[in-house]
Amino acid sequence: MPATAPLSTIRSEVAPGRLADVQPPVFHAAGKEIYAQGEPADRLYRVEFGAVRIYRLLADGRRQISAFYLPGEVFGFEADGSHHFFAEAVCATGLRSFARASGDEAPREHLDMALRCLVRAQEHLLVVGRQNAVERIAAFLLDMADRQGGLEQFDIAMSRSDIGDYLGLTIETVSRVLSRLRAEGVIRLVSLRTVEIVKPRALRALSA
Amino acid sequence: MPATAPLSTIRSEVAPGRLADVQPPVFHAAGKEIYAQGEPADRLYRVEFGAVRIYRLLADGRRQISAFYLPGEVFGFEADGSHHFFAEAVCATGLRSFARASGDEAPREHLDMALRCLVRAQEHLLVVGRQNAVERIAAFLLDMADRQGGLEQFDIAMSRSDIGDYLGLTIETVSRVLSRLRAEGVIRLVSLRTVEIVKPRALRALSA
DNA sequence: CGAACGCTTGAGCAAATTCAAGTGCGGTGG
DNA sequence: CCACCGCACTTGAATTTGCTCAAGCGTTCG
Repeated sequence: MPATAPLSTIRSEVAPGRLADVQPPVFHAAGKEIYAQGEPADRLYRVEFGAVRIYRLLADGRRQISAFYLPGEVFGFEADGSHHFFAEAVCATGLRSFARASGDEAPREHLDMALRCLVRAQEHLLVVGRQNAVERIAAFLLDMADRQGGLEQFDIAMSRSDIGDYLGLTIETVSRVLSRLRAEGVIRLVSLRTVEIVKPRALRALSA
Repeated sequence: MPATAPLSTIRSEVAPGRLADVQPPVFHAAGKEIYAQGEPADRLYRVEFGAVRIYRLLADGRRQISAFYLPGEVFGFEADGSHHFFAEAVCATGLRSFARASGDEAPREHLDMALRCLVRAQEHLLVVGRQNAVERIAAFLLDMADRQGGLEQFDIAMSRSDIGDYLGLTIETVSRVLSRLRAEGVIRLVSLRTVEIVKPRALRALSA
């Protein structure tokens, strides 16, 4: 019976290759909206530096971040020509946008990127739907480390609140779990937003 | 500020139109595997009748169903040429398969279906990550009703266990919430697997 | 220097899970 | 045709996990 494949196998990085109508990079300050739910969706965005959050809100303000996008990754996929989600810069972020395919045929590259997003979203569903707080945080840390080159020490651009809204937890629970992992010597918090994975093996064991 | 758009706006139905290499329908008995995680993915499937569940397992057996597919809907999208999930027939099910696009260009239709799947998955993430048990069940019932033609009375092909694994709840919680909705006169359980929405308005109010 | 903000920590609480009986329906066989 | 069996579902009680509320800390910035 199946083990969960590492998220690393589905990186959504892409070479900007044969994508049409590429624009020069645009800078977005931390917290700035990139697009809003309901707006027409006609472009894709490639992260040059920084980070982006894609999210949705409930009427009472609850927020679910469905994905973060890091340098090299492409986002902006939406169905029916309009955005179903919000996109914001998590921190100072540079984006390069390019035209979505239109017409009867789409470049295979677009489809592949969309499919990788889909796999990622569905795998995240497993984390949020069936894993406890420690498992969620462990999976998050491993994913972030992996997507930033697999180094043991790395920065996380996002706040505890962003992490909570991504994992379906409160900021207090995020904080408590990080403290506990630190107390157990699994990770080291070099600074608030810099993590060192001291015991990758232990973390991996916790993540499932 | 944004309200959550109804799931109905992103049906993934499709006319089999210009899709290549369409095969005659294949029958799958309840519980039968359609494909497994790790298998090569080269075909798409259109549900003719019945229902399909797409899921993933954790090592200890916890299961997350990421989607159900109902008649008229298409599934089988996977990245990198292999399946990252399992697909099983929920009940007696007829499927028609056809070839995935290959080569440099993909039919727009494929991209659109994949994108609608993506939006659906991300919206489901909001339900699982940020809504309580009552809200999840209400959203599920409304979604099922909507996808079966919007009638007030409809069958659900799936067991309580399937529903729980889809919504990130235990079967006991699913059962309790359904009982409570029945006690409040919001729904009527015509039989175990047949639901009548008596107060659609109330149910909609509960779903967010 | 003080205010603001993001984060941490603690205590009590509530929602959902776990564990444990029951109930009822559908199917099988006497 | 009815009785029985099995399985899915329901219901209850106790427990646990994560949330809420509240206070305190530390860094940054005006």
